[in-house]
Amino acid sequence: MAENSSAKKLKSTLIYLDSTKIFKRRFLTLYNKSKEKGFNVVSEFSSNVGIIVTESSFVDDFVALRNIAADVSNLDFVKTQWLSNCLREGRILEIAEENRVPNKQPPAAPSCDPSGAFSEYECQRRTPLKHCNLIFTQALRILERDAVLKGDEQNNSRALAFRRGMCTIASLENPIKRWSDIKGLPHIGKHIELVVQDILETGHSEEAECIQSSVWFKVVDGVFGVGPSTAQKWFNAGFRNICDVIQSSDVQNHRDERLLYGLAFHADLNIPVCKSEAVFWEDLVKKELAAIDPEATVTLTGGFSSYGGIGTCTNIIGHCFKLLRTDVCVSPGGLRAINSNKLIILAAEFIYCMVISFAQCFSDTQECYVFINDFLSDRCGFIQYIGVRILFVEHCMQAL
DNA sequence: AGGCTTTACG
DNA sequence: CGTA
DNA sequence: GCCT
Repeated sequence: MAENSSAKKLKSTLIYLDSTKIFKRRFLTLYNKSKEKGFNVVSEFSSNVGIIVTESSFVDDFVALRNIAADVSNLDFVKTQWLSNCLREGRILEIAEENRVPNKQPPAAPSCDPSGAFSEYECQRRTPLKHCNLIFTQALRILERDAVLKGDEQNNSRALAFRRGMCTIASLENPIKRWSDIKGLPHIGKHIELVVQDILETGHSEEAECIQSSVWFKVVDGVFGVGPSTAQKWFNAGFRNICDVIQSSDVQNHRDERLLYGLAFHADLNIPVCKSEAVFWEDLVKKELAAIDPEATVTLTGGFSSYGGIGTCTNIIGHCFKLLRTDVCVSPGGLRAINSNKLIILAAEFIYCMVISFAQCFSDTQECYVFINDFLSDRCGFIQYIGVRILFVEHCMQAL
């Protein structure tokens, strides 16, 4: 009974749909459909409003953004999700806790010690993408990569040690000025001392440069699809550069799809992605998904969203109607091409959930190739082939 | 001397 | 085997 | 390679 009366009360409450932080088209859809259903919805805020539907993540944000002076503490702040649900059900639903918008951003987790001290737990250290000791970590990265590609257990563990050492250095708040700055810190040992001292004295690491200029490293490093095994094979075959590999008739090189792409796009793949490029893809995906489903949301994830830096890959997660979920990962390369519309629409029309894992732009041909993983799975682990994939692999093949 | 992320996927 |  |  109590539920009934509260439902009734809810039904008569004036609903304000906040138009900030929401796509125009989505707003209009929500608003118009709500009107059609006879919901008590308005697009202007007033003191009569009882429920506020907003895309703001926190009530605080909403208040700050709209510069609202009125006391807002008695109003129900709910996510647009709630209104969507109501529309789908054709009636005003009870407001579940999960529909509510939190009041304010929770205080930052007591994560890293601001003093920069090392805690017992390494997960409590800061782990910035951009830090002030790149000169050291970049050198160590080469030693690490070299060890990885060597491949045996010993070297694998060595690589791990280098990795850990790099993490320690990356967590520092100040540039290393002298050896004593890091002496004794976790995972900083003799070999890393050698490298760091070398850089401190000469400005570069002899060992790193030696590795980097070695024929072996130049051939196998930075090729998508090449790991320890392939690296060894190529080394034994005596390749001296990527062109040798590409021109070789070794069938092995032309079997593994990844290697195929890695060779074909070698140059482009080694250009870092910048923020504007990531945003370009984000916008593209937004546009495409909005055309399918105005309710769709698109989120740029990873380093770009948090640090605004550069990276190797752009990951975008899109949520559509029903179970549709779209992960898009865009690889490095130019960003002038706009040919992927069909792809995204095509895929999205056929399936509920997809993973687009890889895309490539060619700045010179003004064309864009997008690779879709050849599996789809929703949260239940349902697996099914996408017809679209073949299409695009063929598309890609023609380009090779 | 002995150990070193984890895991799903093609 | 290689990627993420 | 670095830690225990």
